[in-house]
Amino acid sequence: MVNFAANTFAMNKCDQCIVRQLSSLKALNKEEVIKLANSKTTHKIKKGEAIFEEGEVTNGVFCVKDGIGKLSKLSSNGKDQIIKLVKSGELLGQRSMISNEPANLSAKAIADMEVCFIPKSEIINFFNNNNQFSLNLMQSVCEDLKESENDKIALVQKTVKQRLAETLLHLHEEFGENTDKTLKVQLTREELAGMIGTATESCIRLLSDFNKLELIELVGKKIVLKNVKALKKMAEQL
Amino acid sequence: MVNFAANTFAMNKCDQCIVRQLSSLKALNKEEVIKLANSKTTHKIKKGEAIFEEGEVTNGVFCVKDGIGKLSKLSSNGKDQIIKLVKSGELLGQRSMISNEPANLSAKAIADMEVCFIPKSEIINFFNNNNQFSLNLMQSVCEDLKESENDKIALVQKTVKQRLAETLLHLHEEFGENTDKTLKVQLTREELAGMIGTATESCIRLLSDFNKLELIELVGKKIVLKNVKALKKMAEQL
DNA sequence: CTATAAATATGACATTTATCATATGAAAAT
DNA sequence: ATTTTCATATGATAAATGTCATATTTATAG
Repeated sequence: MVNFAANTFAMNKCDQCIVRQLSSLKALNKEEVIKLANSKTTHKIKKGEAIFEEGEVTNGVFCVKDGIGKLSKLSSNGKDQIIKLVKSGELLGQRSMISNEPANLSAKAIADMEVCFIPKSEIINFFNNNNQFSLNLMQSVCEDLKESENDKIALVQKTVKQRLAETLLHLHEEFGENTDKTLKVQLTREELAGMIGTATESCIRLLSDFNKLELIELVGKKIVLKNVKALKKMAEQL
Repeated sequence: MVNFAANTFAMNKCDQCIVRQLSSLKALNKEEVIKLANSKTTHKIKKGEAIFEEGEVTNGVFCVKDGIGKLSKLSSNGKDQIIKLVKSGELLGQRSMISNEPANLSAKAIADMEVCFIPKSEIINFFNNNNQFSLNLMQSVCEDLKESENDKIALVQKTVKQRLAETLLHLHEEFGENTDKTLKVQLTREELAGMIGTATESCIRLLSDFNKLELIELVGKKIVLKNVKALKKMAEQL
């Protein structure tokens, strides 16, 4: 009885979690969710702190319950190249877990985060016994791959200006805006530069230009998109 | 008896195939290899011809038995950005098959190719019934993802000169050289430019520079790496 | 074999972007 | 409150790269 109650409680906890609703984990059945709830651990990560660093062996995946994180890699010249931003509902560290390799990227919090850690053994177990789960997981990696390939093309074929416009639109679409219309993800100019792959000064300069052209408005360090249509046009053509 | 003989023959054909030895297909058991051999179709693709074009629904995967292919995407400005080269032993079209999406990239032969087509139904069947196969497939997509992410970083953080040096080394390492020491993959300058993401003229100019510096030698349209050490140095630092 | 087209090569120049210097404003530390 | 530090901002300049023009060579078609 005590066990039953505990399990029910645990199950509900994971069952209602946003990650369970949005990620590959949606394929898990009740029994599996209970196992999950019993094996997971929850962690709070403060803004700026790392969930894991590149080169670390993670031995499991992280579910993002709340907050925003960045996946990035440090280059030889000391710059931090952001590969991807993650928000609540997403899984982290799947790739290196499956490849049996240390993390290729670092994961750090951009806004305070709450994440759950699921040990590798659980995931492998689900993977082997639940075809829908393995298919979902596979599809999510495939989605990442497609996005990465498209990013690669954009990096090569678009100018810094176009990439900045594109990235601002993307941030707006994916993370939304605050009540004062400013973008919800608050990146420093340096981080934004790291995302589009340019020098911090170039990024700042272009933001100034966009501001003068009234495409965006700079409210202190925050950014408001004022003319989405024109930004889209800028992101597309020259 | 007739059936048995036919199956044995078919199994052997796929069983000894290089793709079977190198790709996710190595996890298949005898019975599965027989099924595979009976459902696959073999195709010859001439240099320059397409295996599939971006936007097409492929409904299966292609095994590269022989030859070299390129995965590329046409950009709005008409340039063909090469994402990846494939050689014998590799699978093609896994991503779009699993994502249930039309191909994101085009696959074309750079050297005459021989490929086998395996229908989606077979692959899904293997995926659902053979855990090792699904894990292998997953790992191969993960490997592609890691490579793509690293490429992304290189594109942003390295100069065109560095990327050219890196790409030449990579082509040498992955595809080897002919008896006259020239690189085995023979790309046009335009294709090479497409790989490193630069203008054709810039690529030609840098090849000339490398030639003058005796890092490489240009034998007509072919390329010989003369100073691998110096090329490596160039690819790394500035 | 010649004519035509395509790929390679190179110069001249324009544009984009990075780098360095320096200023200003905002946040953090003492 | 003041100093120190850090992010943002902007100008001046250099370096990298793209674009256009135009040979030259090589491949292809007739």
